[in-house]
Amino acid sequence: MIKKRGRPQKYNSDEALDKAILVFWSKGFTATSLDDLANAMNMNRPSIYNAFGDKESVYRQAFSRFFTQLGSQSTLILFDEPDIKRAMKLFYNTALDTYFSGDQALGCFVTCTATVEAATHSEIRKDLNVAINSIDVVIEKRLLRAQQEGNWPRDRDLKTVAKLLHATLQSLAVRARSGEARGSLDAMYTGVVDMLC
Amino acid sequence: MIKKRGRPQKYNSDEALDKAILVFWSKGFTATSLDDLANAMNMNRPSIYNAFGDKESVYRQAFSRFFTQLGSQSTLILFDEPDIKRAMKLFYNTALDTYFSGDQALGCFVTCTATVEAATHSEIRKDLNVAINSIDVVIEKRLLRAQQEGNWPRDRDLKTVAKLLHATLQSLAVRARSGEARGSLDAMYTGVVDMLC
DNA sequence: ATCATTTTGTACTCATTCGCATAAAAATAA
DNA sequence: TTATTTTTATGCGAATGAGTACAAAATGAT
Repeated sequence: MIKKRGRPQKYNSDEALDKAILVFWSKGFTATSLDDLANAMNMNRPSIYNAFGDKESVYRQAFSRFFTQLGSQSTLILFDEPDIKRAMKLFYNTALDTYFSGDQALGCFVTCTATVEAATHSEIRKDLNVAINSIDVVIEKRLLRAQQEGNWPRDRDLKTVAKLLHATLQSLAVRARSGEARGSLDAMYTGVVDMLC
Repeated sequence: MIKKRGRPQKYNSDEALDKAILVFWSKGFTATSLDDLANAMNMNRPSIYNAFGDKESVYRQAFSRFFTQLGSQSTLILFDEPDIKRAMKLFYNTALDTYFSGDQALGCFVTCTATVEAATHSEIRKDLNVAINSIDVVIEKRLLRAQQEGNWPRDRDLKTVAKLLHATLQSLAVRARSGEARGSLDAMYTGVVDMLC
């Protein structure tokens, strides 16, 4: 890789985006100003525009990065563990680790910050819709595998269970941000998995 | 009732609050300006302050009014219908009627607009937490009644099912706002109720 | 050493924001 | 009619918002 010609970049793109995630995650899209972002990302506003485009574009890239990171991590866990009950519990536990990762529980970036904007920002609405569908699909695939491996009660409709398991994840996201204690949420997903899987 | 002395109020408090609900519901708390509210409520800013306090106070009153209206309506429906399966389906259908009531589906005011703000506005976080708990309780009570009336499979943990049914409601709220079609959501709650109740 | 290139950083514009101060308007009471 | 009360309506002020223009800085190429 050849070195670029001009003045070197002060920032690292991925690190800067990670910082942007933190700000948007806490304040939401609208309440986050470009000054907030510039401070957190250690960039000035023109550099942000140059690197990531306007505010909505920064947000959507933050969204995408968050979703890819948590999503790939969760999918791995889901498919690594052969027992379906244990896999689902690990899946929720990993998500909750993220939802409770900071000083304050912020829940899920996607569910808790994109949903408001969905009504007025059509691109964000599409991103949200795609994200939701992809989680439906991942869970369904995992249940299908369990079924094929004989690790599944055959009288239970797979698609409906997948929706329920996804709904549980969404509920955990909202409840975490609403101030509900981690222990309460651990109890919730444990009960759900024991009943449904 | 004695007539008040000074210049008569131009607005009706409840009607004005209903208009405020519509604006907050669509744009969310932060993106809604006092000018937006003033236009929608047909009041000027000083009158809004006089009647409802600052922006956060207007929002919380709108939140409370929305929740009371949809909540009391839903509770009635839930307890009027004796069959638990039919009651739950009517419950979801009523909620979806509200979620899809405007030109564009906005989902649930509470779930879709309060959740973001919960991280930075502690009063809104408390309001959200109280609302969530109260829905847990209502559903649980309805299931308890079904159980007492012998309309419930005794081997199914009541509290967990209540959480699942609530999670389904929250999921419908988010999915509606994300652009998912009404028919898809009708199918979702139908499958859920048939499986769980 | 000078030029070309790229990024940084300051400063600017224009619009919008919230909250309030103050005057005008519309009603009742005397 | 005049005074009192209550609300409406206009407009101000200080702050903050997004986005951009332009100069300074820092590098590689010649």
